[in-house]
Amino acid sequence: MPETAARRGDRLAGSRYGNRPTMKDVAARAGVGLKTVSRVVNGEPGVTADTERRVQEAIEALGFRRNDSARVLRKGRTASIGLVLEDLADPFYGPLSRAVEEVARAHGALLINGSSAEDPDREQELVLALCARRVDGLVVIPAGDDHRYLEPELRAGVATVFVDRPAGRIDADVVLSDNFGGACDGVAHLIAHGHRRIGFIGDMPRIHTAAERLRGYRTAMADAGIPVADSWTSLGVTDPLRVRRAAEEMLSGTEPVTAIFAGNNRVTVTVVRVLAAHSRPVALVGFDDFELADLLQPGVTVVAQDAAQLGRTAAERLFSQLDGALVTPERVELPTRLITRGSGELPPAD
Amino acid sequence: MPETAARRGDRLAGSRYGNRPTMKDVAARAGVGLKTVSRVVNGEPGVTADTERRVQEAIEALGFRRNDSARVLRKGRTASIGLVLEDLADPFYGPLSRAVEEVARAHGALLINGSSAEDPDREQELVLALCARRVDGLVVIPAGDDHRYLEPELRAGVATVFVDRPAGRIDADVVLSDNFGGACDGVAHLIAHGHRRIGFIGDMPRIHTAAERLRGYRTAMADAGIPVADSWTSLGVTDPLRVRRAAEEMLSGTEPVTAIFAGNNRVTVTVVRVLAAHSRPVALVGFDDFELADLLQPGVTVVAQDAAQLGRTAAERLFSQLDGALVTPERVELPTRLITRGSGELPPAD
DNA sequence: TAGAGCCTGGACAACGTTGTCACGTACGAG
DNA sequence: CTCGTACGTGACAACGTTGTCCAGGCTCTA
Repeated sequence: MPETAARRGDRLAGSRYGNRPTMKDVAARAGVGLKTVSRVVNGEPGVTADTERRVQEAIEALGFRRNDSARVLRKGRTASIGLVLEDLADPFYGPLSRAVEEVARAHGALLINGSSAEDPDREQELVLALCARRVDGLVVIPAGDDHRYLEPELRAGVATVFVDRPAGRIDADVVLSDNFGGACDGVAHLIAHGHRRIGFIGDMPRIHTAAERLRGYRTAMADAGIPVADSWTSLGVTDPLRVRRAAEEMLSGTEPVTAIFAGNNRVTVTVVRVLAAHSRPVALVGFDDFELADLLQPGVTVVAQDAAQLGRTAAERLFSQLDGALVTPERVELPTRLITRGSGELPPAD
Repeated sequence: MPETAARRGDRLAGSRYGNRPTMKDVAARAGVGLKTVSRVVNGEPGVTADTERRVQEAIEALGFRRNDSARVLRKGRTASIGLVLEDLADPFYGPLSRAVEEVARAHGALLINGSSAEDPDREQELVLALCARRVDGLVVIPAGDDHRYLEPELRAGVATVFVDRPAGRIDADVVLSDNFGGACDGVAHLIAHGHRRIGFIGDMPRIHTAAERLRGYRTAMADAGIPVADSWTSLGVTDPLRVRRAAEEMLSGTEPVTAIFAGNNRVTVTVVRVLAAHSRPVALVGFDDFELADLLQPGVTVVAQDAAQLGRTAAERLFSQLDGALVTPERVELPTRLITRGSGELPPAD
């Protein structure tokens, strides 16, 4: 005898009060066939009003809820998409995630999301777990730089869009901000206000956005004919303590910087703290906008990118893929916007 | 002939390159039985090294990925939990969600989350969708005040914990902040600094947290023997425009308030903006901490609650339920902390 | 009133996986 | 040499749903 009733009870010992009712149970209670219940649950035609009522009553009485796992198994689509990002607690990703969710909702899909914590292994683990759950599509903010592990998934038809940073070693849709252009603009803005000794504090250059912003900084400096001293750039620095130390170093010594370009919102916030305690006024432009930037003294000038718009665009491309509307992977780049609030317009305090 | 191969092709026309390999395909390629593949995939014992290697090669070659829908159907557990909150873009919920995710991850579970947008219908829709997907457990920040629709789920053994606000009309675990006590402390702090005309701006009292904070405000005022004028409290106000108007009203007239207690972080931020443009100094204490509160002029005194700790506590209770460790629903209340930074210590400018 | 056509409802297979059981082979003990 | 045992392996049913097909009853028309 395969899998006796007793055994089945054992297997479900974890449940508090036994098993959930199935369509079969509903059918028995309503005195109809299994398929009729299915029809009622799915609003399919071909059921008389009276039968439908009886089925509805049985559903109500038993507290029946369709098992979507079985449904997915049968239908092949899960009506859910996955979002892998770096850290949901980061104020940059909250709105992005929410925007993706809204688009998903409009398409009747749920969103499963996971934080990679900037760890490539964890990213892969998450992505593959999502694929095992057969999400219809993936929105990925990559932590790693090699995504060949996704090839079988892409072949199998999992729609995929990368956001904020491009995919590594595979050809896939990607939605980016104009990190290079934005950084150029921000640094050029400082130069236009008379600064020549400008510091840059950013993340590890292996992260695409960080590398692009650094390139923007270097290009703007080169375009203005300003040689960049080694001591002016500080890379791979994100935790507040090290950012603080890096900023303090740039601000001391024989050739102190008169302005700082901060590579992302977390860096900016820490630099603001350092500058607040600093004697001389130092100009500051940050990449990424943040709440209350306008209320600080002085207001913080930033290169703003629209996180929600990034998410929305990516999600919309995802569903276009699922509708079969897109064939060739594309790279979409969204513009950034320089918002002047005071800190970037301070003159050099030489 | 039921469901011909041709039909099957039709059904999958949406996929880009056809179907995914199954264990059967892997078995055929490796020249072993289906169950042997299952054993390898799940790391079960009873497979020789040589067989295992052949299976692994076939898996690699075909890009096989286990279909968790089928697995769930068979095993009854999904290793995923659902989180329903108000708005992921709100800086209060980001860290909370992340904390829940971390606990889930430690238990090998994925997190599916959805935003209710403070709409009870949408909350129910989300919760039921999650139940249909057979999540093992639910963490809910309720928008509605009647959760009897969850009764069948609870009976069926879906672990459930409510956070931030209690469940309505059902008996369930709940993890809260001490909203009443925190508000009391905050208002008492203002009173201790000499204020008597203190305004309160908060959310709709149908939201539990808002009601509790209002109660705290009233209690603190009553304890100090201060009668509260109607014009000092403004409820159901969250969007910046109306908060602004409410604040401006309190600050004008014959009996203007000399201090404001703000009912949540969004209100606080808007009030800060209003006060920045105001001629007279006005004291402010806000409920909820927020980034950069210390850098404003003056720093903003707040009643801080630990969102991450709320999420962590709730998630841990959830997994305790799943382990069968908990039987009786409980109410856990986490303390709040008054953080003085200047704005709450301003004397009344009478 | 008989036949055609429609409408309703049910039987059955299939989705991809895992639990159970049984078979066969190799090996050690008696 | 034979029996028992242990182990590796595979056949098969079952999870709960949906798609297909067929049967039976009804209505409508000639």
